[in-house]
Amino acid sequence: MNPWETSLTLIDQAETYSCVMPDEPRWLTDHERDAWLALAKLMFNLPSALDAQLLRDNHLTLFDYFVLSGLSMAPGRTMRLSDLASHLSCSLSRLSNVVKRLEQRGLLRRAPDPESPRYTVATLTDAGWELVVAAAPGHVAAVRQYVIDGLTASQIDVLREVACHVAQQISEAPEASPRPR
Amino acid sequence: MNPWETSLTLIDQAETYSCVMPDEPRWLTDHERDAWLALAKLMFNLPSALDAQLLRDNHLTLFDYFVLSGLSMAPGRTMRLSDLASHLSCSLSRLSNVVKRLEQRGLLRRAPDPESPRYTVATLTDAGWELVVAAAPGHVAAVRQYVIDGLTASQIDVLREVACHVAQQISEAPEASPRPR
DNA sequence: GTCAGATTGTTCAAGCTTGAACCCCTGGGA
DNA sequence: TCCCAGGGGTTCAAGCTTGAACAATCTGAC
Repeated sequence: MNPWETSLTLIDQAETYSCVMPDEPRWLTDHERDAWLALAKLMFNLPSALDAQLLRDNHLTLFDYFVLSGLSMAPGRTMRLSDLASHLSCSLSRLSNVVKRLEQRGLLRRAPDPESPRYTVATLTDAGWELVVAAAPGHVAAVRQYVIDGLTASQIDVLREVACHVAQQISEAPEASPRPR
Repeated sequence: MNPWETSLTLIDQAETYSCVMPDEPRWLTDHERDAWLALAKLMFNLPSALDAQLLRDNHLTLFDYFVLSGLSMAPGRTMRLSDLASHLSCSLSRLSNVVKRLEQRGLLRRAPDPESPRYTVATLTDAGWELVVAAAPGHVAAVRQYVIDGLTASQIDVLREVACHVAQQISEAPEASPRPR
Protein backbone atom coordinates (compact mmCIF):
# COMPACT_ATOMS: atom_id res chain seq x y z
CA MET A 1 0.00 0.00 0.00
CA ASN A 2 2.28 2.71 1.16
CA PRO A 3 5.41 2.40 -0.94
CA TRP A 4 7.65 3.70 1.82
CA GLU A 5 6.49 1.66 4.74
CA THR A 6 9.65 -0.23 3.93
CA SER A 7 11.69 2.21 5.82
CA LEU A 8 11.03 1.79 9.44
CA THR A 9 8.33 -0.68 10.16
CA LEU A 10 11.11 -3.17 10.37
CA ILE A 11 11.21 -1.79 13.85
CA ASP A 12 8.48 -4.01 15.15
CA GLN A 13 10.57 -7.01 14.32
CA ALA A 14 13.84 -5.43 15.29
CA GLU A 15 12.55 -4.82 18.77
CA THR A 16 12.69 -8.52 19.35
CA TYR A 17 16.42 -8.22 18.80
CA SER A 18 17.03 -5.68 21.50
CA CYS A 19 19.91 -7.82 22.72
CA VAL A 20 22.10 -6.52 19.89
CA MET A 21 21.33 -2.85 20.49
CA PRO A 22 23.46 -0.58 22.60
CA ASP A 23 20.52 1.27 24.16
CA GLU A 24 16.85 0.81 23.44
CA PRO A 25 16.27 3.35 20.63
CA ARG A 26 13.29 5.65 20.58
CA TRP A 27 11.34 4.15 17.69
CA LEU A 28 8.87 6.24 15.74
CA THR A 29 5.20 6.17 16.63
CA ASP A 30 2.74 5.30 13.85
CA HIS A 31 1.89 8.96 13.56
CA GLU A 32 5.52 9.99 13.18
CA ARG A 33 6.29 7.11 10.85
CA ASP A 34 3.46 7.99 8.47
CA ALA A 35 4.75 11.54 8.20
CA TRP A 36 8.33 10.43 7.69
CA LEU A 37 7.47 7.89 5.03
CA ALA A 38 5.45 10.45 3.13
CA LEU A 39 8.32 12.92 3.36
CA ALA A 40 10.79 10.27 2.21
CA LYS A 41 8.70 9.60 -0.84
CA LEU A 42 8.54 13.30 -1.62
CA MET A 43 12.29 13.63 -1.13
CA PHE A 44 12.98 10.90 -3.66
CA ASN A 45 10.44 11.80 -6.30
CA LEU A 46 10.07 15.57 -6.34
CA PRO A 47 13.63 16.34 -7.52
CA SER A 48 13.35 13.97 -10.45
CA ALA A 49 9.92 15.31 -11.38
CA LEU A 50 11.22 18.87 -11.47
CA ASP A 51 14.38 17.77 -13.25
CA ALA A 52 12.29 16.05 -15.88
CA GLN A 53 10.30 19.19 -16.67
CA LEU A 54 13.38 21.39 -16.96
CA LEU A 55 15.34 18.84 -18.98
CA ARG A 56 12.48 18.31 -21.37
CA ASP A 57 11.66 21.96 -21.91
CA ASN A 58 14.99 23.72 -21.44
CA HIS A 59 17.71 21.08 -21.36
CA LEU A 60 18.66 22.14 -17.81
CA THR A 61 18.85 20.18 -14.58
CA LEU A 62 17.26 21.67 -11.49
CA PHE A 63 20.72 22.34 -10.13
CA ASP A 64 21.78 24.09 -13.37
CA TYR A 65 18.68 26.23 -13.03
CA PHE A 66 19.52 27.18 -9.45
CA VAL A 67 23.03 28.17 -10.49
CA LEU A 68 21.87 30.35 -13.38
CA SER A 69 19.03 31.77 -11.34
CA GLY A 70 21.40 32.64 -8.49
CA LEU A 71 23.66 34.52 -10.86
CA SER A 72 20.74 36.26 -12.53
CA MET A 73 19.84 37.91 -9.24
CA ALA A 74 23.32 38.94 -8.18
CA PRO A 75 24.59 42.51 -8.75
CA GLY A 76 26.11 42.58 -12.22
CA ARG A 77 24.85 39.01 -12.66
CA THR A 78 28.19 38.05 -11.12
CA MET A 79 29.20 36.06 -8.05
CA ARG A 80 32.29 34.45 -6.57
CA LEU A 81 32.16 30.68 -6.87
CA SER A 82 32.72 30.22 -3.15
CA ASP A 83 29.82 32.55 -2.34
CA LEU A 84 27.62 30.77 -4.84
CA ALA A 85 28.54 27.40 -3.36
CA SER A 86 27.61 28.40 0.16
CA HIS A 87 24.48 30.07 -1.22
CA LEU A 88 23.47 26.74 -2.75
CA SER A 89 24.76 24.58 0.12
CA CYS A 90 26.84 22.53 -2.27
CA SER A 91 30.46 21.49 -2.49
CA LEU A 92 32.89 23.66 -4.40
CA SER A 93 33.83 20.57 -6.37
CA ARG A 94 30.31 20.02 -7.60
CA LEU A 95 29.84 23.68 -8.42
CA SER A 96 33.12 23.81 -10.30
CA ASN A 97 32.07 20.92 -12.52
CA VAL A 98 28.64 22.38 -13.23
CA VAL A 99 30.01 25.84 -13.92
CA LYS A 100 32.54 24.42 -16.36
CA ARG A 101 29.76 22.72 -18.33
CA LEU A 102 27.57 25.81 -18.31
CA GLU A 103 30.53 27.87 -19.52
CA GLN A 104 31.09 25.43 -22.37
CA ARG A 105 27.47 25.98 -23.37
CA GLY A 106 28.02 29.76 -23.39
CA LEU A 107 25.60 30.43 -20.54
CA LEU A 108 28.15 32.03 -18.22
CA ARG A 109 31.79 33.12 -18.15
CA ARG A 110 34.46 32.55 -15.52
CA ALA A 111 37.12 35.13 -14.73
CA PRO A 112 39.51 35.94 -11.89
CA ASP A 113 37.96 38.36 -9.43
CA PRO A 114 39.48 41.78 -10.27
CA GLU A 115 39.40 42.70 -6.59
CA SER A 116 41.37 39.70 -5.43
CA PRO A 117 42.97 37.27 -7.86
CA ARG A 118 42.57 34.28 -5.62
CA TYR A 119 38.81 34.26 -6.16
CA THR A 120 37.01 33.24 -9.33
CA VAL A 121 33.80 34.95 -10.35
CA ALA A 122 31.11 33.66 -12.69
CA THR A 123 29.07 36.07 -14.82
CA LEU A 124 25.85 35.22 -16.59
CA THR A 125 25.99 35.86 -20.35
CA ASP A 126 23.07 37.27 -22.33
CA ALA A 127 22.35 33.76 -23.56
CA GLY A 128 22.28 32.53 -19.98
CA TRP A 129 19.96 35.30 -18.93
CA GLU A 130 17.60 34.60 -21.78
CA LEU A 131 17.55 30.92 -20.96
CA VAL A 132 16.62 31.54 -17.33
CA VAL A 133 13.91 33.96 -18.36
CA ALA A 134 12.57 31.42 -20.82
CA ALA A 135 12.72 28.57 -18.32
CA ALA A 136 11.17 30.33 -15.32
CA PRO A 137 7.47 30.13 -16.29
CA GLY A 138 7.52 26.40 -16.91
CA HIS A 139 9.48 25.77 -13.76
CA VAL A 140 7.11 27.83 -11.62
CA ALA A 141 4.16 26.06 -13.20
CA ALA A 142 5.67 22.71 -12.23
CA VAL A 143 6.29 23.87 -8.66
CA ARG A 144 2.67 25.01 -8.47
CA GLN A 145 1.38 21.78 -9.94
CA TYR A 146 3.38 19.44 -7.73
CA VAL A 147 3.57 21.40 -4.50
CA ILE A 148 1.72 24.64 -4.00
CA ASP A 149 -1.65 24.45 -5.70
CA GLY A 150 -4.17 22.53 -3.67
CA LEU A 151 -2.66 23.47 -0.31
CA THR A 152 -4.32 25.91 2.06
CA ALA A 153 -2.51 29.01 3.28
CA SER A 154 -2.10 27.46 6.68
CA GLN A 155 -0.68 24.24 5.25
CA ILE A 156 1.82 26.31 3.29
CA ASP A 157 2.74 28.09 6.47
CA VAL A 158 3.38 24.87 8.38
CA LEU A 159 5.32 23.49 5.42
CA ARG A 160 7.65 26.46 5.64
CA GLU A 161 8.07 26.05 9.41
CA VAL A 162 8.82 22.36 9.14
CA ALA A 163 11.22 22.71 6.23
CA CYS A 164 13.10 25.50 7.97
CA HIS A 165 13.33 23.39 11.09
CA VAL A 166 14.83 20.49 9.15
CA ALA A 167 17.28 22.74 7.34
CA GLN A 168 18.40 24.17 10.64
CA GLN A 169 18.83 20.78 12.26
CA ILE A 170 20.98 19.63 9.37
CA SER A 171 23.14 22.71 9.37
CA GLU A 172 23.69 22.42 13.11
CA ALA A 173 24.55 18.74 13.01
CA PRO A 174 28.15 17.86 13.78
CA GLU A 175 29.87 17.44 10.45
CA ALA A 176 29.59 13.86 9.26
CA SER A 177 33.10 12.50 9.63
CA PRO A 178 33.46 9.58 7.24
CA ARG A 179 34.88 6.49 8.82
CA PRO A 180 37.40 4.46 6.79
CA ARG A 181 35.90 1.25 5.50
CA MET B 1 20.48 35.13 3.68
CA ASN B 2 18.30 32.33 2.46
CA PRO B 3 20.48 30.10 0.32
CA TRP B 4 17.60 29.12 -1.91
CA GLU B 5 16.10 32.48 -2.67
CA THR B 6 17.92 31.95 -5.94
CA SER B 7 15.17 29.81 -7.26
CA LEU B 8 12.29 32.01 -8.03
CA THR B 9 12.87 35.57 -7.04
CA LEU B 10 14.20 35.99 -10.50
CA ILE B 11 10.54 36.30 -11.23
CA ASP B 12 10.41 39.98 -10.38
CA GLN B 13 12.87 40.66 -13.13
CA ALA B 14 11.43 38.16 -15.54
CA GLU B 15 8.09 39.89 -15.41
CA THR B 16 9.59 42.79 -17.30
CA TYR B 17 10.15 40.32 -20.13
CA SER B 18 6.57 39.27 -20.51
CA CYS B 19 6.90 39.75 -24.26
CA VAL B 20 8.72 36.42 -24.55
CA MET B 21 6.20 34.48 -22.53
CA PRO B 22 3.35 32.55 -24.04
CA ASP B 23 0.84 33.46 -21.31
CA GLU B 24 1.42 35.48 -18.18
CA PRO B 25 2.40 32.79 -15.67
CA ARG B 26 1.01 32.66 -12.16
CA TRP B 27 4.11 33.61 -10.18
CA LEU B 28 4.46 32.56 -6.57
CA THR B 29 3.47 34.93 -3.79
CA ASP B 30 6.08 35.74 -1.14
CA HIS B 31 4.32 33.36 1.20
CA GLU B 32 4.38 30.51 -1.29
CA ARG B 33 7.92 31.25 -2.35
CA ASP B 34 9.25 31.12 1.21
CA ALA B 35 7.68 27.71 1.70
CA TRP B 36 8.97 26.41 -1.63
CA LEU B 37 12.51 27.61 -1.06
CA ALA B 38 12.61 26.02 2.37
CA LEU B 39 11.30 22.77 0.90
CA ALA B 40 13.86 22.92 -1.91
CA LYS B 41 16.63 23.25 0.60
CA LEU B 42 15.30 20.29 2.55
CA MET B 43 14.98 18.27 -0.63
CA PHE B 44 18.63 18.84 -1.51
CA ASN B 45 20.19 18.43 1.90
CA LEU B 46 18.19 15.84 3.80
CA PRO B 47 19.02 12.89 1.53
CA SER B 48 22.74 13.53 1.76
CA ALA B 49 22.58 14.00 5.53
CA LEU B 50 20.82 10.65 5.96
CA ASP B 51 23.14 9.02 3.42
CA ALA B 52 26.13 10.29 5.36
CA GLN B 53 24.97 8.72 8.61
CA LEU B 54 24.25 5.34 7.04
CA LEU B 55 27.43 5.32 4.98
CA ARG B 56 29.54 6.23 7.95
CA ASP B 57 27.99 3.75 10.37
CA ASN B 58 26.88 0.88 8.14
CA HIS B 59 28.40 1.41 4.70
CA LEU B 60 24.92 1.61 3.17
CA THR B 61 23.27 4.31 1.11
CA LEU B 62 19.76 5.38 2.05
CA PHE B 63 18.50 3.62 -1.04
CA ASP B 64 20.35 0.42 -0.11
CA TYR B 65 18.71 0.63 3.28
CA PHE B 66 15.25 1.00 1.77
CA VAL B 67 15.83 -2.03 -0.44
CA LEU B 68 17.01 -4.24 2.42
CA SER B 69 14.32 -2.91 4.73
CA GLY B 70 11.64 -3.58 2.13
CA LEU B 71 12.77 -7.17 1.82
CA SER B 72 13.02 -7.60 5.57
CA MET B 73 9.33 -6.92 5.92
CA ALA B 74 8.09 -9.08 3.06
CA PRO B 75 6.77 -12.60 3.68
CA GLY B 76 9.73 -14.96 3.57
CA ARG B 77 11.96 -11.86 3.28
CA THR B 78 11.40 -12.28 -0.45
CA MET B 79 9.95 -10.03 -3.14
CA ARG B 80 9.77 -9.87 -6.91
CA LEU B 81 12.03 -7.17 -8.29
CA SER B 82 9.20 -5.53 -10.18
CA ASP B 83 7.09 -5.35 -7.01
CA LEU B 84 10.00 -3.95 -5.09
CA ALA B 85 10.63 -1.35 -7.78
CA SER B 86 7.06 -0.09 -7.75
CA HIS B 87 7.11 -0.23 -3.95
CA LEU B 88 10.13 2.09 -3.98
CA SER B 89 8.97 4.20 -6.94
CA CYS B 90 12.24 3.59 -8.73
CA SER B 91 13.22 2.34 -12.15
CA LEU B 92 13.81 -1.34 -12.66
CA SER B 93 17.18 -0.43 -14.09
CA ARG B 94 18.29 1.30 -10.92
CA LEU B 95 16.97 -1.47 -8.73
CA SER B 96 18.68 -4.12 -10.85
CA ASN B 97 22.03 -2.38 -10.43
CA VAL B 98 21.63 -1.93 -6.69
CA VAL B 99 20.43 -5.50 -6.16
CA LYS B 100 23.40 -6.82 -8.08
CA ARG B 101 25.79 -4.95 -5.79
CA LEU B 102 23.96 -6.06 -2.65
CA GLU B 103 24.07 -9.63 -3.88
CA GLN B 104 27.82 -9.36 -4.43
CA ARG B 105 28.11 -8.27 -0.81
CA GLY B 106 26.15 -11.32 0.31
CA LEU B 107 23.23 -9.32 1.69
CA LEU B 108 20.60 -10.88 -0.57
CA ARG B 109 20.19 -13.58 -3.21
CA ARG B 110 18.46 -13.46 -6.58
CA ALA B 111 16.56 -16.41 -8.02
CA PRO B 112 13.89 -17.03 -10.65
CA ASP B 113 10.41 -16.93 -9.17
CA PRO B 114 9.36 -20.61 -8.78
CA GLU B 115 5.78 -19.62 -9.56
CA SER B 116 6.53 -17.93 -12.84
CA PRO B 117 9.93 -18.04 -14.48
CA ARG B 118 9.69 -14.63 -16.03
CA TYR B 119 9.94 -12.94 -12.63
CA THR B 120 13.03 -12.66 -10.50
CA VAL B 121 12.77 -12.64 -6.73
CA ALA B 122 15.27 -11.28 -4.23
CA THR B 123 15.63 -12.86 -0.80
CA LEU B 124 17.36 -11.29 2.17
CA THR B 125 20.18 -13.42 3.57
CA ASP B 126 20.90 -13.73 7.27
CA ALA B 127 23.78 -11.31 6.84
CA GLY B 128 21.42 -8.84 5.18
CA TRP B 129 18.88 -9.21 7.96
CA GLU B 130 21.50 -8.65 10.61
CA LEU B 131 22.80 -5.58 8.83
CA VAL B 132 19.34 -4.00 8.67
CA VAL B 133 18.73 -4.76 12.32
CA ALA B 134 22.07 -3.24 13.22
CA ALA B 135 21.52 -0.16 11.05
CA ALA B 136 17.95 0.66 12.08
CA PRO B 137 18.60 2.35 15.44
CA GLY B 138 21.13 4.81 14.05
CA HIS B 139 18.94 5.56 11.09
CA VAL B 140 15.88 6.20 13.23
CA ALA B 141 17.93 8.40 15.50
CA ALA B 142 19.01 10.48 12.50
CA VAL B 143 15.43 10.78 11.26
CA ARG B 144 14.41 11.94 14.73
CA GLN B 145 17.27 14.39 14.96
CA TYR B 146 16.80 15.98 11.55
CA VAL B 147 13.04 15.79 11.10
CA ILE B 148 10.76 14.59 13.86
CA ASP B 149 12.05 15.82 17.20
CA GLY B 150 11.17 19.43 17.84
CA LEU B 151 7.95 19.32 15.84
CA THR B 152 4.53 19.39 17.46
CA ALA B 153 1.98 16.67 16.81
CA SER B 154 -0.01 19.03 14.66
CA GLN B 155 3.02 20.03 12.62
CA ILE B 156 3.74 16.36 12.02
CA ASP B 157 0.18 15.90 10.92
CA VAL B 158 0.34 18.72 8.39
CA LEU B 159 3.70 17.46 7.18
CA ARG B 160 2.10 14.14 6.37
CA GLU B 161 -0.83 15.79 4.60
CA VAL B 162 1.43 17.99 2.51
CA ALA B 163 3.87 15.24 1.60
CA CYS B 164 1.04 12.92 0.61
CA HIS B 165 -0.43 15.66 -1.52
CA VAL B 166 2.85 16.17 -3.36
CA ALA B 167 3.35 12.46 -3.86
CA GLN B 168 -0.11 12.19 -5.32
CA GLN B 169 0.36 15.14 -7.66
CA ILE B 170 3.57 13.62 -8.98
CA SER B 171 2.08 10.20 -9.51
CA GLU B 172 -0.88 11.70 -11.36
CA ALA B 173 1.22 13.91 -13.59
CA PRO B 174 1.31 12.97 -17.26
CA GLU B 175 4.48 11.00 -17.76
CA ALA B 176 7.35 13.29 -18.65
CA SER B 177 8.01 12.60 -22.30
CA PRO B 178 11.60 13.59 -23.03
CA ARG B 179 11.95 15.83 -26.04
CA PRO B 180 14.91 15.23 -28.40
CA ARG B 181 17.51 17.94 -28.07
C1' DG C 1 -1.73 -21.51 -33.80
C1' DT C 2 0.53 -17.37 -34.59
C1' DC C 3 2.01 -12.86 -34.49
C1' DA C 4 2.09 -8.22 -32.35
C1' DG C 5 2.71 -6.04 -28.38
C1' DA C 6 3.42 -5.57 -23.46
C1' DT C 7 6.07 -6.84 -19.31
C1' DT C 8 10.31 -8.34 -16.79
C1' DG C 9 14.91 -7.88 -16.12
C1' DT C 10 19.85 -7.05 -17.63
C1' DT C 11 23.45 -4.49 -19.71
C1' DC C 12 25.98 -0.73 -21.63
C1' DA C 13 27.46 4.00 -22.49
C1' DA C 14 27.07 8.58 -21.08
C1' DG C 15 26.62 11.87 -17.62
C1' DC C 16 26.75 13.46 -12.81
C1' DT C 17 28.50 13.51 -7.90
C1' DT C 18 31.83 12.70 -4.38
C1' DG C 19 36.10 12.94 -2.05
C1' DA C 20 40.83 13.11 -2.16
C1' DA C 21 44.85 15.12 -4.06
C1' DC C 22 46.77 18.98 -5.82
C1' DC C 23 48.11 23.91 -7.00
C1' DC C 24 47.81 28.77 -6.24
C1' DC C 25 47.32 32.70 -3.51
C1' DT C 26 47.21 35.13 0.84
C1' DG C 27 48.19 36.47 5.56
C1' DG C 28 50.39 35.99 9.78
C1' DG C 29 53.99 34.82 12.68
C1' DA C 30 59.11 33.96 13.87
C1' DT D 1 62.40 37.72 4.74
C1' DC D 2 60.93 33.20 5.09
C1' DC D 3 57.89 29.73 6.24
C1' DC D 4 53.66 27.66 6.69
C1' DA D 5 48.84 27.19 7.63
C1' DG D 6 44.50 27.87 5.51
C1' DG D 7 41.12 29.02 1.96
C1' DG D 8 39.76 28.97 -3.05
C1' DG D 9 39.39 26.35 -7.07
C1' DT D 10 40.42 22.48 -10.31
C1' DT D 11 41.06 17.82 -11.56
C1' DC D 12 40.87 12.90 -11.38
C1' DA D 13 39.25 8.28 -10.26
C1' DA D 14 35.58 5.74 -8.47
C1' DG D 15 30.86 5.02 -7.86
C1' DC D 16 25.97 5.78 -8.95
C1' DT D 17 21.94 6.92 -12.04
C1' DT D 18 19.67 7.26 -16.36
C1' DG D 19 17.89 5.88 -20.65
C1' DA D 20 18.19 3.17 -24.53
C1' DA D 21 18.79 -1.27 -26.43
C1' DC D 22 18.17 -5.97 -25.90
C1' DA D 23 16.52 -10.77 -24.67
C1' DA D 24 13.13 -13.54 -22.71
C1' DT D 25 8.53 -14.40 -21.43
C1' DC D 26 3.72 -13.82 -21.41
C1' DT D 27 -1.03 -12.13 -23.25
C1' DG D 28 -4.48 -11.40 -26.42
C1' DA D 29 -6.50 -10.94 -30.87
C1' DC D 30 -7.23 -12.88 -35.07
